[in-house]
Amino acid sequence: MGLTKSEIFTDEQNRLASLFKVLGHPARVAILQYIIDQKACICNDLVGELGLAQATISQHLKELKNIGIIQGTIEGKSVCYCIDEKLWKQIQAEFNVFFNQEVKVNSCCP
Amino acid sequence: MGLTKSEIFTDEQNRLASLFKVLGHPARVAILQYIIDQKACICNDLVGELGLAQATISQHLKELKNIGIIQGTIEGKSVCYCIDEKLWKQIQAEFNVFFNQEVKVNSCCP
DNA sequence: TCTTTACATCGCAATATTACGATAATAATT
DNA sequence: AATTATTATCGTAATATTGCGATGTAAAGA
Repeated sequence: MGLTKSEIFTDEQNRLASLFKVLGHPARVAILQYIIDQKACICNDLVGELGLAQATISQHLKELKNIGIIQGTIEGKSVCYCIDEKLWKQIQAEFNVFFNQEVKVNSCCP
Repeated sequence: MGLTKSEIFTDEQNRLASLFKVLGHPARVAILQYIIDQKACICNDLVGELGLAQATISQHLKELKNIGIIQGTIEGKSVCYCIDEKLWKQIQAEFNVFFNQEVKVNSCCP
């Protein structure tokens, strides 16, 4: 136990959940917000802005990079992170496919 | 450690992350999908449909109820669960406020 | 070359999550 | 009243996540 039983769900369900999951941490929401506000940033900016250690920020950045919502470009000794607009919109679209389903409610629910 | 440092983030960031987090599990995505398809369901339906134990389903239902996206109505010896349309739309709206921010990209990112 | 800066990764401790069996509570059925 | 059906909750084991110090790497600057 403690292990999510991914095998019993569809690829779509697992995919959607994994996207939601990455966004399900306030530090990662804050990082995205900061990158949007500043257009771009480096890891150290975030260490100063949020109150988390460099190793922690780096780990969160990695998870965001994994789903493609941000990208990092090496610039000398630092790495410039910014939003991947295409993925940003695609992920929003995936969420909206889910949320735009027509919800009909049974009589049992007032 | 292992403890999210909520104090250092804004209420909005914590709120948004907590919503994402609840949807960040395939069982909960599957449960919502099933309720939408069937209009309503009882806990036992889900136990049969997904391959998870009754206690596990009940726990997931509780988390979904906590954010208000579903509601449960007692009907004799069972509980009828269905989507709370209002909350469903409100949560989608909250996500879209986040995603509809204008994303501008710096020159460092190709 | 030596130092500094920026970052990623490793290893670990603390905490959280997931899943389930067992049990309790409540309502319907016999 | 006894049984059955449905659900919630408790306790617990297995695993995952979060956060950080320490360490390694690579580029820039002295």
